[in-house]
Amino acid sequence: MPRMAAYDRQDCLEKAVTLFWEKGFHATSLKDIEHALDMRPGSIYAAFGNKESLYSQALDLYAGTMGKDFLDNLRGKQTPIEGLADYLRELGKLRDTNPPSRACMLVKGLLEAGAETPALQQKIETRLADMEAIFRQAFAEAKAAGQIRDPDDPAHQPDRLARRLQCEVMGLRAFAQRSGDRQELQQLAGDLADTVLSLQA
Amino acid sequence: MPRMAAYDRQDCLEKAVTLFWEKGFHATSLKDIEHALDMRPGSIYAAFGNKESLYSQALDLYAGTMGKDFLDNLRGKQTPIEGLADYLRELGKLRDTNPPSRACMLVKGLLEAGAETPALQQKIETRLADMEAIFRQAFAEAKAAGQIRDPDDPAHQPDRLARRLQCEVMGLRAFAQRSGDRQELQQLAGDLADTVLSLQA
DNA sequence: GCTGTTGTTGAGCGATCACTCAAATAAAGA
DNA sequence: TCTTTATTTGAGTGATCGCTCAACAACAGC
Repeated sequence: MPRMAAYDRQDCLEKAVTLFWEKGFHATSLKDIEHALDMRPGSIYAAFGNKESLYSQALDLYAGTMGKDFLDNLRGKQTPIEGLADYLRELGKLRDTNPPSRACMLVKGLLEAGAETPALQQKIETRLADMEAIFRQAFAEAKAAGQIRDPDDPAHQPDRLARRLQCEVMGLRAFAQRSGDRQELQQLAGDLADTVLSLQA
Repeated sequence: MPRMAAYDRQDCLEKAVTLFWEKGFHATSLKDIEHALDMRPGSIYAAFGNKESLYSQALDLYAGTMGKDFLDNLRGKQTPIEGLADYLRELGKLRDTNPPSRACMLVKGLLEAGAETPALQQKIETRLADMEAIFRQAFAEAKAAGQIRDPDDPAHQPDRLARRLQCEVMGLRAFAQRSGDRQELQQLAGDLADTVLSLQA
C-alpha cells in the first residue's frame, strides 16, 4: 500500500545518542539533528515527536545498551566481585576508546535537566535507579555466593554497596571527561577497582 | 566626577552563581539574568562583558568560595584525615541545606561545556585542577604528620589519594542531584568518609 | 496506468536568542 | 547652577530557535 520509510529507526536513534551524548540536550539544535540523522524537520517530527521526545528515546537506547553491556561483562568473569572490579578498570580506558563523550549520558542529563522538563528528569531518575538495581543484584549474588567479606557489616549490604559503586562510576566517568593524563585516569580506575576487590571474602 | 554604579559587583556575581549553578549555562537566558540581577541588558554587558564572560566570572567566585570553605573546614579538625572524612560526611547533608543545586557547578560546567566554548572548558579544567591540588596538599600534610597507613603503598601517595577523593566528591554530589531518599545519601557519604578514615595510621 | 496511502520535503511560522546603541539620567567638580 | 563624565535604560537588531504544513514523491493493490 503506502510508501516505506527511508530511514532505519534504530540507526537514527543511535546517531541521536551520539549527538545528544556529546553536546547535551540544550546545546543540540534541530539543525544538528537534521544533519546527524540526514532527515528534514517534517520527517523527524513524524518519526520521533519533538526534540525532547527524541532525546528521551535516545536516553532509553543509551541506558538499555549500558545495562546490557554491563551484564555481558559480568558473565564469564570468575566471580561477581571480580566482574564489578573489572568493569571499573575498563572505565579507565574510556579515554582512548570513546572520545569525546566519556561522562555518562544519564549523569549529563541529570545535571542538565531542570524543572522545565520534568518528564526528562523522571526518565533519567528511573534509568539511574535501574542501573543501581543492576549493581545491587550483582552484589546480592556475590553475597549469596559467600564472596563478600564481613557479610554482617551493615555497610556491606548489597543496596549500600550498589549505591557506592554507582557513585564511584558517576565520579570516575565525570573525572574522565577532564582532559588530564591518560595514565592517571587508568590508575584512578585501578584504585577504585581494588577497593571493590577488597570486599571479597 | 561621574555617576556611581548602582549595583554591587560581588552581590551580582553571587546571584549569577546561584542562577547558573541551578540552570546551567545554556538553559540560562539573558532574560533570566536580567531578572536575577535586576539589571537591564546594557548594564550587564557594560559590567561583565557577555553571557559567557559572566558565567566565567561566576565560576571563579564559586570555585574560590568552595576552596575557601573546604580549607576553613579542615582547620580546627583533629587531623587532616578526619577533616577530609568530615568534609565528605558534610556533603551527605547537602540535600537539605542547598536545594536545588547540589551537584558541583564545576562538574555541571564540565559536562556541559563543548568545543564551541574552549575558554570555558579551560577555565573549568583549571579550577578542577586547583581543587585537586588542595586535596593533594591536605593528604601530603597528613602523610608528613605520619597519619597515613602504609605510607609506602604507591596507592597511598597524596596525588593518587587526591584524585580519588575528587572523583568521590564528584560522584557523591552528582548522586545528590537525584531525588532519592535523604537518608540514603547521608549513608553513602558516611560510607565514603569511612573509607577515607580507614587510611589513617 | 491509475488510485490511495503514507513518507518526505523545505519554505517559513512566531518566539526567543544574545546583544547593541542612542537617548535619558545621575552624581561629582567647577 | 552648570558642565562633564559614567551609568542606566529599553526598544530594537539580525540570527537562530523549535516546529508546522501544504505540496510533492514513492510505493502497493487494482
